[in-house]
Order: sequence, then C-alpha cells, then structure tokens
Amino acid sequence: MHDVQQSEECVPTEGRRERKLREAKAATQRAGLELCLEHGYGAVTVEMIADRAGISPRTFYNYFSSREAALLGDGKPRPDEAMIATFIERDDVSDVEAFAVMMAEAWAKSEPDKALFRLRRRVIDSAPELAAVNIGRIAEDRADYAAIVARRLAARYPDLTDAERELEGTLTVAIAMGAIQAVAKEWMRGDDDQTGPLKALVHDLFPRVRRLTQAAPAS
Amino acid sequence: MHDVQQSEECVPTEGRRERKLREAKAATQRAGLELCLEHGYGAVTVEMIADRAGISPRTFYNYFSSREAALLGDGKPRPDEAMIATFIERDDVSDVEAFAVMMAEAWAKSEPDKALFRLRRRVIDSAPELAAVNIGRIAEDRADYAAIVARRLAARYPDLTDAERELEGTLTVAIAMGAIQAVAKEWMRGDDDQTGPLKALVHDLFPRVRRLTQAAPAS
DNA sequence: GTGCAAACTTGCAGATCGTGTAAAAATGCA
DNA sequence: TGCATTTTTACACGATCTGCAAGTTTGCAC
Repeated sequence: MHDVQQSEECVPTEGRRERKLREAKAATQRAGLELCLEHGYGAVTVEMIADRAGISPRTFYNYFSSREAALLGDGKPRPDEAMIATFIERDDVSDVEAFAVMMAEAWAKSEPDKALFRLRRRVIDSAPELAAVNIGRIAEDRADYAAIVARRLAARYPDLTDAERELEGTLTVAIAMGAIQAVAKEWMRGDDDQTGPLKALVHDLFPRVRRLTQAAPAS
Repeated sequence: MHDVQQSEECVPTEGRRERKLREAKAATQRAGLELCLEHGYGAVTVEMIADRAGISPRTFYNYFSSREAALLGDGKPRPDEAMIATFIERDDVSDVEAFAVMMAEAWAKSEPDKALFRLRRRVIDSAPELAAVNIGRIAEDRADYAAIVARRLAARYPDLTDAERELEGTLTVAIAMGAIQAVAKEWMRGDDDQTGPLKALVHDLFPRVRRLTQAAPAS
C-alpha cells in the first residue's frame, strides 16, 4: 500500500509521469510569458500559448485555472510552520519587518525556477493590467497572513483585544506587502542568488518606513 | 453660446439628459449590487443586471467598461490640486498619515451616493474574488499616487535622490493604502457622515503603525 | 408643432474565456 | 502483449466584451 523502491533522491514521489507534467507546465508558462514580451499582454490568447507550447487549448485549462494563473503562477507563497515559528519568536526587528522578511523568503522558496521568475517579473512590469491582477491575487490570501501575524501579536502583546489583534494583523500584512512590492523591482536587478539580496533590501527599507510614519520630521 | 439660465444650483452643466444618464447608471449599479446580495457574486450575469435595470446588455457596456466596473464603480479617487497642495504643505503629521488622510477624503468625495457606497462595501465583504479585483483596480493608480507623494518628499527632503524619492513615494502609498483598507470595514459601521469618522479612524491608527514598525518593542 | 442633427439605445455577429463531457491516445504495469 | 488508469483532445455550451449598423430619443431652431 505504501511507497517502496525510493532509492533515488530525497524528493519522495516523482516518476516519469510527474516530471513530464511539470515540464509541460513550465514550458507552457514560458511560452505564455515570451508571447507577452513579443506581442504585449493584451494580444496574447490562450490559443496562441497552447499552440507554442504544443498542447491543445483544453489541456491548457487542465494545467492552469485561468490565463492569468499560467502567467503569474498558480501557487502562492505560503510559509511553512518552521518559518512561522521563527517569525513569531524573533525579537531583533519590528513586527512588520519580521513578517516582511518571512514573506520574502517564502516567496523566493515558492518559485524554484529563477529564470521563469525573472521572465515573469519583466512581463508584469510591462503590463499594468497584469500587475493589477497579480496584486489582487496576492491580496486574496491577506486574511490568512493576518491570522499568522495575529499569533505573533497575541504572544507579544497579551493585552490586545481580539478586534485590535485582527486590525493590527491586517495592518501589518498591508505594510509588509507594500514594502516588498516597493523593492521588488530593485530586487530583480540582482544577478545572483535572490534570497539574500531581498532580505537585505527589505531590511534597508525599514529606517525609511520609520521616518515616513514619524510625525513632523522636518522643520 | 455660453450657459444662461443657471439660477438653480452650483453645478454648472447638468441638463435633463445628463441627469437621466447619471440616474440610469446609478440604477444599474444598484441593480447589480442587490443581485449580488441575493444570489452571490458568482451567480450574477450581465444579462440579469441589465434586465433588472431595464436596459439592454449592450447598453450596460456603454455605461461600464466591465461587469466589475459596474459593481465597484468606474471612477477612482483622484485628489484635486487644492487637496494636493494641502497635503504637500502640512507638517503636523507624518508623510504617510498626511497622504492617508488626503486619500480618505478624496475617496469619500468621489462617491457622493453614500447608500450605494455602503451597499458596495457589503457586497465586497461578502465576495472575496470581488475584493481581490477591487484591490487590483485601486493598485492600477499607485504610480500616479506615488508621483504626488514624491512632490511632497521633494519639498521636505531635498537631499533625496530621484531613485530614493520614487522608492519612498511607492512605499508611502503602499503603507497608506494598507492602512485605509485596514479600517475600511470599521469605517462603514458608522451611521452618520463618513468623512469625519474616517479621518479620525486613520489618525487613531497611526500610533499602532509606529509601534508595529519599531524594532523590538517588547522585552 | 415640425423637422433636423446629434446623442443614445439596441440587436446582431464575432472573438475570447472557461467548463462539462465523452471519445481517443498515451502510459504504467502485469 | 494486453489491460486498466490517466491524460489529452475535440466538441458543445454559456458568459464576457467589442464593433457595427441599424433604430430610437432628445435638444433645439424655426
């Protein structure tokens, strides 16, 4: 009943079949992104993408739930329990920064294919409508993220009411996501490994955040 | 050649025609929102909305550029020059708070019909997909907003480079929009005039913003 | 009122998106 | 090789949204 014969890698379950499927999906994404760079996002149809990827339009929808999902990626960043535990406990940085750093790591981890990642970034930057869809998709998970932050807040500020925790969780997520978005463009300029630079960029950003939220700094 | 016979109101140009059109649009929006509350966002088609509004589906698309635009409102908040000037000069609050307050006012001003406003809020809260679209739509204008903030930053921090101004403008907008979004739900609970309470809510929020971005506040 | 010109509404055809369904093809395995 | 399972594909369909060419209403001058 249970898997045997797994002497190969640490990845538990990936046979010929799974690998082919994964590669076909990646090829489809690449095809879609390339077409966007060539003709512009608005001029790219599912039929064109399927054509270039060598699959039927119907199969395209077996792979991805929508045209946008193929371009932006179906999966969204989801920190695992270990990352969450670290986030909840660390106290060397502010709540917002701690969350921003965790999300930056989760984001990088959720997309192992860096070339695809960069390609996607370029397309998003060149298509404002697509950028809007992207932000909307990410925003769908804000409630979940806020719940994670609420766990940290509950541990650190026991006096907060439930309503306050919810509000501050939402607020923390909004600020952190905004900060990540603000440096995302800069981040993609880096040529080497991306996790390091992003963490550093986020960290460098926070003195600015504090200044911008501090009352009457000038004069 | 120029308008005469304008003894009525201060609104300069609105004849029978304009008024009828405006009312038909508002009726269409109301019809769409009501249907969403009755049957759920996903089950509402353009045909249903047009039916209830007493117009043809084709006319629906003459009024609104998309189904979402009808539900969420075609127009987006756009502060006028006077508001911008005030925003740039005021120094009793932080950059982010000043911008958040201006946007809150512009938002309230962009939608004079408060009943419609509340109705829309209820629908958005009840339909996560629609909320995502809404956030995406608002995000489309972030670049414009960031440019406005950059004008204030240029006046207050002359030493910033262009790149820094752009980054901090983007960041300010992201934080402020997040803050507004975080209190939007609370805001709609108020029964009376909305501008006052929103400004107050935003103001009350900022001590929390500072605490959440301050490093290691607890032990 | 009458008639005209402009603006508005409508129906229709068409392109595209996205889904259900069932047949066809590929795949894994004994 | 043959069979069972999965995957791909074709087809039909409802929905969104757009151009276009009517038809209808409106404002206005006479």
